[in-house]
Amino acid sequence: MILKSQVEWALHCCAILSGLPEGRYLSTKALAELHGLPKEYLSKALQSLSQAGLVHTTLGPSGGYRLAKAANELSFLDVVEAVEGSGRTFVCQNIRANNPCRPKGYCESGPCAIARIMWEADEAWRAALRKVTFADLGKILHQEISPEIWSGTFDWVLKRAG
Amino acid sequence: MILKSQVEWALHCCAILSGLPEGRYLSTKALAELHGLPKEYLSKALQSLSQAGLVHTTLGPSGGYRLAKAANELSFLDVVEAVEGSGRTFVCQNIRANNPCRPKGYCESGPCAIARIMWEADEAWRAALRKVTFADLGKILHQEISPEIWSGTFDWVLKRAG
DNA sequence: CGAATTACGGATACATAATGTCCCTATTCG
DNA sequence: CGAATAGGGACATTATGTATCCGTAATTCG
Repeated sequence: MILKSQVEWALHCCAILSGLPEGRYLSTKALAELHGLPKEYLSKALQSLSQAGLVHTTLGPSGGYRLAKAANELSFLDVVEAVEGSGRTFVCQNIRANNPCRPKGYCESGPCAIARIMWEADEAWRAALRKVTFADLGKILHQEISPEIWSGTFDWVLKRAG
Repeated sequence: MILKSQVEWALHCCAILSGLPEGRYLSTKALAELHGLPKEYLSKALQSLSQAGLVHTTLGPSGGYRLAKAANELSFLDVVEAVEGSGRTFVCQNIRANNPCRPKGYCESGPCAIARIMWEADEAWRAALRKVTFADLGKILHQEISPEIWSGTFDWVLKRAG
């Protein structure tokens, strides 16, 4: 059970977008170049973000993406679910119903206990991702990235931001 | 990102095995029949449990599986990891290293902040599964399964347990 | 002892999903 | 108008999950 690499890409892209000045946009091409990713395929991940309403887009030259809301209101969970979907990691196929000891037509009282426990773990995972925003990430990155790379990347991005 | 159905199977099988009297064994055939699963394929899941040391096996007629430790010492996480592996759900491909603004040969100070956050969520998921044992599950099931099905299944299993 | 039954592991086939590429369209900027 | 962009559909490739089959060694029972 491994998350798609598009999730990683989307997170890194949002990290960059969260540092973009108000009203500026950054293109797929620039984001792909910055991360060494295939432009066409990265585009699919960005489209997922767009469809989820997490980013705003413009067309034409100088077009691209920006966050649709403030960085402190965009959580990791938002991005992960936009790309990966919001389904559960555990799907209950209700195999208890195959128990030959059951009376025919027996009706379940509710979801399987095993599934409920697995879903609680899923929810713990979601809760952990929900509480971290891209404002939080920005602070962490600002602390641990060397100042030259930080400002160098910032300039690189600004030069390409429409 | 969805867990293998083998995880569900293994959990249900351990639930049954945890109700087995001391020293008795239950075969793949019986477990498959009880859950309506393909015997040959379920066998792979049970082998994973065996390799992880979670169950004990015997060969020959009247052979099969039993738990290798007490139900209150076997956690959901044990079973999930035995089948699904203990790797993280988020794999960091370190795409930050592709940043063209970096000096050549630049050496990372540590794992990517994004990866660390994702791994913390993974750990929250694991922690939730680690704290639930099959003794806990047994109590829950005993409360919510109708007495006829409970004892009917118990008899069915005992009749086939070697 | 011999036959039946079992766990175990390897080989193989198939379906589904992830990954990646290509091309066309509508829109927007200069 | 021409260039650059997001968006989306079609397709190829690869990896993974699902499932089946068969051979081997060990064990039980008659």
